[in-house]
Amino acid sequence: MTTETTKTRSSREIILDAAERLFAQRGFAGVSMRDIVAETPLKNQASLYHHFENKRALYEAVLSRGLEHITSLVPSEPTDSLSELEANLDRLLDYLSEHRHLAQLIQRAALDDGRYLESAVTRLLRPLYTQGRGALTGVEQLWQPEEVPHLAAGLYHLIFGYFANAELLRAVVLEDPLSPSAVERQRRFLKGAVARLLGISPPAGERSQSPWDDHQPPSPP
Amino acid sequence: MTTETTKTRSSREIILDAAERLFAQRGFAGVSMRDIVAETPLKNQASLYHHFENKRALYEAVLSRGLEHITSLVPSEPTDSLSELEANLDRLLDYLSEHRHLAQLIQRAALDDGRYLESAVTRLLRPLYTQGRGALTGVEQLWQPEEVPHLAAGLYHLIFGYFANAELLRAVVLEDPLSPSAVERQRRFLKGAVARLLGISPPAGERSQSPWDDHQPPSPP
Amino acid sequence: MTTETTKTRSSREIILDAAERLFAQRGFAGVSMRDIVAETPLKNQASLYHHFENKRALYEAVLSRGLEHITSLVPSEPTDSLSELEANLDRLLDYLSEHRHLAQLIQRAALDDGRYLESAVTRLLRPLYTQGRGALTGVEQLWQPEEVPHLAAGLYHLIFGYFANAELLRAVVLEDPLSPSAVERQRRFLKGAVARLLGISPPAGERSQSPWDDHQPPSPP
Amino acid sequence: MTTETTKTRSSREIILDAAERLFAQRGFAGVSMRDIVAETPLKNQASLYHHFENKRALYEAVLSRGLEHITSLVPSEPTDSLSELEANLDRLLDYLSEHRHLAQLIQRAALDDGRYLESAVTRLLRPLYTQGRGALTGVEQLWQPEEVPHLAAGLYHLIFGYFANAELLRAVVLEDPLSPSAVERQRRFLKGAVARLLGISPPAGERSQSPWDDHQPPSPP
DNA sequence: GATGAATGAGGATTCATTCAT
DNA sequence: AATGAATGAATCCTCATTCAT
Repeated sequence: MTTETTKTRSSREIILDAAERLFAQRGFAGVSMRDIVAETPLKNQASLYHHFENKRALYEAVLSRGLEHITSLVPSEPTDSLSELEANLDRLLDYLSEHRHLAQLIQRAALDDGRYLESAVTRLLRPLYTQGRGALTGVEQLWQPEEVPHLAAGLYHLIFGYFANAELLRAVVLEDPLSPSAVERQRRFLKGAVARLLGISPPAGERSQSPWDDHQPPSPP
Repeated sequence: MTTETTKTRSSREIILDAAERLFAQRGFAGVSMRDIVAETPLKNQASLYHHFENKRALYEAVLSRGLEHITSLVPSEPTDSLSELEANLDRLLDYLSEHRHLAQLIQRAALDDGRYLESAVTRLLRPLYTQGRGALTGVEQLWQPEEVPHLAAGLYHLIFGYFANAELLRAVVLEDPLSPSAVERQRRFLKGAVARLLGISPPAGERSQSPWDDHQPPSPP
Repeated sequence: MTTETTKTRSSREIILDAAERLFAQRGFAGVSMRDIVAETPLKNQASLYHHFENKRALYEAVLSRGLEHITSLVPSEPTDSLSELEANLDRLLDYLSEHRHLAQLIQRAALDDGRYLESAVTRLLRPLYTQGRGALTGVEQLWQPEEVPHLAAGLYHLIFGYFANAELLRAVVLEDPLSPSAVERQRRFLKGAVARLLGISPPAGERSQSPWDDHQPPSPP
Repeated sequence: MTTETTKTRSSREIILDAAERLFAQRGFAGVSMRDIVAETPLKNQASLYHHFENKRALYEAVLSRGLEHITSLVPSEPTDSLSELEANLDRLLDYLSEHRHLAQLIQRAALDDGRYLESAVTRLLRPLYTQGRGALTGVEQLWQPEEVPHLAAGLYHLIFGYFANAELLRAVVLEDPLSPSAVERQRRFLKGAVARLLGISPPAGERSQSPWDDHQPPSPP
């Protein structure tokens, strides 16, 4: 009789955890059911099929669990105050740096869309997009109305791209982009960039001592 | 000895073409040698091994052929004039919208790095990054020095993300992001965004009649 | 403690019913325990093992239940009067057309004999054969003694083949061989054929208005 | 450069031979691809897939090869002379006793029809039925027209049932039904039975010295 | 009795690769 | 340069069965 909040995760959750990590690292086609079981106390691939009908169902379960939280972090109302915008960004970055492979997982799913996923990613990402669009209502004086979707996509790529491509950045820039200090730098950069793109850029000279510098990143798990 | 401009493509090139398309759409692990042969006049998988030692060698050949041109399009010198910057962007966008799966291919390679690729992407993308960094020499009055790599990465994501995630955008926004008009809008958005991020933003009111509106997109093949 | 006549069938009987149908349709190897559970109110394959030790035991239970009644319908004494012969045939045909998959089940068991079944079918069918032989005592003036076993086998194939191959006949002749009228025709044909083979053939001209035409087929359940 | 008529059978034929034997003995569901390879000089199941697209395609190839010859042995014209009828029966029995598992194979296919086979058996057996019907044109003075299909089916069961159920008969009657002498007895019985059913029965007293007794069975392979 | 979970063995099929022609 | 055939290893998934609850 262990409660769900204890350390005892159900088999289903253990599988989802392992699968999330692997799918994020290698993609749907790059992960075998055997690989997943191997990262699990289970002894046999057959056991997986007790919890998920097939590989794809498992993948989609991983995906929706991962996107669920993300969706709740994206504001659906327009953000006009600088501080509110920054708070939103902070929450998103905290989450993404805590769940390292999530951005990769989403990026892979996006690339695979129409192949394995058809509906899944679309169904899950569309609300996220809708919310994001809602948050951009006030920008029409800066961008033409028909450019706003491009702006939304651009913000998405700015924010998620950093985490999705962390591996690549590490290899190219030769520094760990997920180290606390690197994430903190990215946070500062992102706030500046978003503010500029939304037309609420702070005075340049104050950037380094601005209040968001003292944001406390969550302790890594 | 057929030149590149001849209509007669060599077997090697035909294979590379098919493989590029497939790898971009499904990723390394998602494509089988059989799939590739099937998109080719060749009748047998064995024939592939006449031209490429193995699957991975074929993949890397696809990758380096694709990245070759891209690298030559990225400026290695700092760009301070607005018009020069725009010319650079124009060339890049032209190329990416003409070679639709290239951005996907690169994004997939980036995600797979350290798995199948180890050296390949890194080796190929590092010069691209170095060049990009070089072009950003003048921005230190706008961004802290240690933020410049983040800016470089951000620009990369802004530019490539749109094409890499075209499938996703189509599914979410319900319009073809690769249609000539959409690409033109993205071009305008991108110029504005880049200018803003690099601190050479044009007066907002003039954007719609600014000179880059009359840019002629290349005729599709 | 439910009697056989109660509407409430025990779990064991429900399982046997489902298994009989499935084994008849697909054969022993073509049916999985999962398939059987799926045709049952039970929710889990484990439940099957409460009633039957294993798949084979279940199969044999199905088989002996099915053959039990058949055995009781085959006369063990020689039949010389035409009317008695016809009554025997009528009873057998009634039963076989009421229990549609029984003949298939037996035919499959016969083919599988020596494979999964070794003893089962043999043990169950041998008495049936012995009884049948007994009923053929008088035919030695028509057939050589050593031909009588062939005659017994032939009668068996004539009678059971029609029902065992009903699916095939439907596909080939394009009419339902189990429809009441088709069964009635088969009944007439069979009586004629058996009578001819046993040397008690009725005068040809009278066949259509002979007494067995008014036989009432049992109402379907 | 071996000709097709030499002992060197092609891989495809070797596979077909092994598969025919196994499918006849155990049925489609009871045979695994591994079983088939094991009866073959091939070392790997993968090799099977070079010659047949999948298990079912292999099964259907076995089936059509087997039914091809049979079809050519069934007369399509009405047979009125006794000797012609007997010649037909002789040819059919010779073939069936030479190709022992063929009747089993067909019987199994008939039972499975509508399951794995849908079209296959039907497509292959329908012409056989049509031919058989054609051979029965003259019997309308003995049987009602609507009984003729039943007669056709009955003859089929009489002839094929003996070989299809040889295993069962052996177990029940305790003698090998495929021994030359047993086949000879069955031949005699069958001629008598068919003649009786078609109304061309020979005088009873002469049966044992009638000309068909000196038929020479083919030497077993 | 019933059931959810687990599991070793085996199911069909595909993989990348090799080799003789 | 091309291809048909072959193959060991791996793919996803299903099998019959067991056990704790």
